[in-house]
Amino acid sequence: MLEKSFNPTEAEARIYKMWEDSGAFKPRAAKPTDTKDDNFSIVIPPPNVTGSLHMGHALNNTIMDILVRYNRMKGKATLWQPGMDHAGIATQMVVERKLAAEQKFRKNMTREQFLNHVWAWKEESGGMIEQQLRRLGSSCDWSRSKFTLGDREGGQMADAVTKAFVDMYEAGLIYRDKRLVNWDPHFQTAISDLEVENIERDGHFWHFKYPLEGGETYTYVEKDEDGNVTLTEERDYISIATTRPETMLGDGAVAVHPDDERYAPIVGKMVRLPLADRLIPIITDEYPDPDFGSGAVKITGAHDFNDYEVAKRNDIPMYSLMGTRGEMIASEIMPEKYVGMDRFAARKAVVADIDAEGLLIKVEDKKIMQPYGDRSNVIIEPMLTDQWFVDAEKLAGEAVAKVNDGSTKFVPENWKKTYDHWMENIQPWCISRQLWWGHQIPAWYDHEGRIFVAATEAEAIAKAQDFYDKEKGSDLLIVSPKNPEFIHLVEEFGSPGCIVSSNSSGVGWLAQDPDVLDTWFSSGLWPFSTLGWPEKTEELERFYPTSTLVTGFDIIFFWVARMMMQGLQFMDEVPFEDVYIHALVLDEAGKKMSKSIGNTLDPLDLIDGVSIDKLIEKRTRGLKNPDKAPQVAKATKKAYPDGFEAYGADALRFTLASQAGQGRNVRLSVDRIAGYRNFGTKLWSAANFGQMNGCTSAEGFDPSSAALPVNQWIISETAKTAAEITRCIDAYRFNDAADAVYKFTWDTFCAWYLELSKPLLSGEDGAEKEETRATFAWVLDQILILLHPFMPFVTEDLWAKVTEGRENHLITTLWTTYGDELVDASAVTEIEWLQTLITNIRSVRADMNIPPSKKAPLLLCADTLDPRLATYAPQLSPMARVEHVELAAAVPDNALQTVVDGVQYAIPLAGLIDMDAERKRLSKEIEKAQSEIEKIDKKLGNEAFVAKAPEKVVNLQKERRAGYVAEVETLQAALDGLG
RNA sequence: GGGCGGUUAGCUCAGCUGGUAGAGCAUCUCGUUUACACCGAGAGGGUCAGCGGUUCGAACCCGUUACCGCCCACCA
Repeated sequence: MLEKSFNPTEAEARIYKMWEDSGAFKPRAAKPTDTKDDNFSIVIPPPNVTGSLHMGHALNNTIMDILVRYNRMKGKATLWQPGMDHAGIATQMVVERKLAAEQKFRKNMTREQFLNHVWAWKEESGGMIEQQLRRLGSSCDWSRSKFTLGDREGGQMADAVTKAFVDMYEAGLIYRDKRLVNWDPHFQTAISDLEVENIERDGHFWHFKYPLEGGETYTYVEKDEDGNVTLTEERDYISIATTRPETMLGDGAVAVHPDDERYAPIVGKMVRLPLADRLIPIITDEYPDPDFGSGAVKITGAHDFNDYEVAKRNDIPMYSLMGTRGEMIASEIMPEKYVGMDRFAARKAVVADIDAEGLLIKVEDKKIMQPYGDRSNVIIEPMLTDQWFVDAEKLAGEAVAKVNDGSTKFVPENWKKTYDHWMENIQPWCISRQLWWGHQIPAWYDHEGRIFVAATEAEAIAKAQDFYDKEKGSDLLIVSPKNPEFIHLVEEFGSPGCIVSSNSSGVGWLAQDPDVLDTWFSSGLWPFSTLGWPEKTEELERFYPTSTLVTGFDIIFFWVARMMMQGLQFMDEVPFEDVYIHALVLDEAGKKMSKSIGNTLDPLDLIDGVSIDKLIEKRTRGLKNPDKAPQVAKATKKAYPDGFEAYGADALRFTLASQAGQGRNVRLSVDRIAGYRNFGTKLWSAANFGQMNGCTSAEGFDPSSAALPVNQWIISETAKTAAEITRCIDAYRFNDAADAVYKFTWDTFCAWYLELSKPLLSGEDGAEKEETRATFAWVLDQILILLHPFMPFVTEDLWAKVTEGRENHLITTLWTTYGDELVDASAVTEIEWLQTLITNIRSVRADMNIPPSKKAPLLLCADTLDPRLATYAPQLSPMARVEHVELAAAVPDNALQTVVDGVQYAIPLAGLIDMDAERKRLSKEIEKAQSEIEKIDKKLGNEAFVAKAPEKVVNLQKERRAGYVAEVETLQAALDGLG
């Protein structure tokens, strides 16, 4: 006898520890016979080291674990490679915030001191998420866990990044350039295009006059579409419009379209830039749209991406106006009064000052798209700076080709389009970040600004030394300013970067680039760096390319695309065969979950349970707008009045799998989680029934040897279901697989087989009982196997409890491979007939409100007694409340009637039947059948249908018709019999 | 402005290559038959967003309209 039900809280920890201790998560040893197909590998999308488990992780990891457990059970050498991402900006932000609370600030620390703090933080509180992933049951090989940044001393993961950078630099795929980049004034670093979110906000459109120099005037003529003059005016200015007035201080020109007749008279003339009091030219360029605004555009090359291109094309000077925090900085073109102002304060001041000069024409309200930093949430500033770039265009070609030729397949495949489109329009990838937490760029600058890219400082020094010795014929000594041996020289010559003539003997400096690499640069190496690259390890040989990448569509560009490019670059092979793109998990109202909105669900709350008060407290804590707290509390209480029970990891996983259709998103249903928790209990209870009836082992049982149709039938159904589940998982149709195992377990096994087996199990001892016991145990084993990838805990627990003394754990038990050879068609037909009979009897009884306690005989209206009725009398009795079965020449009065396979049955229930109701019921049944017949007749009467539809379809319709006709006949006879 | 996806039962969603519209939850009726009330038996409930087309046959394919959602984009 088992405990009353599965106790997830107790069992999950115990079972997980057992798995981990047993080494089941590690790939099995290689066999000499192994081919590539015998290896299965997945790399985890590395969660941020600062992260904590959210629903997206839960879905992502559930799917991966299903695949991993399934393939492991298929006997493949299976590796699920875990690890974490150092998450440059996010982590630096977390640690700075923590330090600030202790009145410690990064700006007062050396780089090394700060990094010590971050590493200490990482050791102490980073990586909580790995523990949380264990709670889901994730069967990663934790002993191989990797960190994108490596360790404090560097190590292989860091070496991989360095090598990648150096190799790409030497191949001309990485370069340093002064370009306009997206600058985050909050974090004071460059960021990539992808880290910028464009959001529409209310803004303004200011129209200014830029006066023509030297008192020039011109006749400004405006025409409508038909060429009629609508306005003629003598002007001494050109009208420009801007959404960002402060940038006018850095204007280098005003551009108009070459075909714009309005401005033709003044092209080439100069305007005097207000406030700045500089002269700038009016130029022509294809960029301005004559139909938008005034048709004239101010060109600020250093602060706008379009203007930058125009300025480059036309050789217009670009003036940088701002410092790293977005503050106006002193320069030869910056009027004194604005120096030090924040960019938004400067905007106000500029508008006011222009207005004061009488040059403000008007201000319009306008919706404008504004770029925001996805982490900082401040407005991004285009800034002209020196940065490192990957020439992504050169890498994109092959990455696209490999998807086109099927080397890597997207599932669902429509994501290929998204991938292609981005790849085909790819921009240079800015990979340098002005942060401290990350891989410091392996590039060194000498005192004359030369760049030496090398894996180590020693190599860089050697390269530089070589350069001076050979190329310049100088005996200059190159040193690192960090080298204690040369500290006195540092002091003597000043700071690194000081100029020392290379013609004279002396000391030259080499200082490493202080910037770090974009975190995604290292994430892009993940599928091979985690396997030991650049070393040629056994794991790399066995598990690259990885089998499947499982991830959300939100990081196709960030991550999938980069892995494709870098994988092909360094391994000459795609990083993964399949890319399974799953949905986003949405909240109960269909919104994206977000802490700042307060609509998140914590997977651990669903596993462990949580009170409504605690849930509200958690949801309101992270709110961006704390005033919304009462609203969030109300909505939460409405959605989940009682909080959550402890549903356990299995229920959560099963729900996620069953909702992981290949659509766009998953709206998490807590009702379904409860439903699938119930499912676990149902299975548990069925196993308990087996225990009580001696169904304790299927050892030595050969399912093809079963002789009883009931057993042959359930074995057939098991084989069919196993094949179906296998097919579904292979096709990444997790929801269908989950459905199939659910239906089989609940409906087929528990609702039918278990009931049908009862008379056999409680009957006399003998061959039949033994066969049924073994069959029951065998089917239950198959269920545990098939369900294990979805519900690993309860199945593993039952595996041990159902049959004592098993040698294997379920996690490493071989997957079911039974198929059609176990399907016994005649047994299936027989039991399906029995099911229909039972269902029909139940249905008519329920319709007539016959109490279940009232048993009644079943009369067969035929000439001979169907022997099957005798065979299944023990089942018919409890399941259909049949007292006994007998032959009847005619239907007696006061009897219910039903038809199965065209055969009429009657259930005499004198005194219990409302004859009018029974008449109505029969009429309704007849009507139903007749309407079906009509539909079919319409089809069969259609010559085109008979001529063109496949024979199979036509025959099916004919068969159906015959069935209905027979039914109508018998029902009609029954109705007539009632008088 | 471009691209992608959605619209199916009261709710949340399935429906793989066109061939009798499905599930869970909710609702209603009945039920303490020794696995399970986190249960059992039964029932009701859908013009598959609208329109047009292809086809013997359309929820499914094509076109179009409407609404909803997401992604990308340089209109100052």
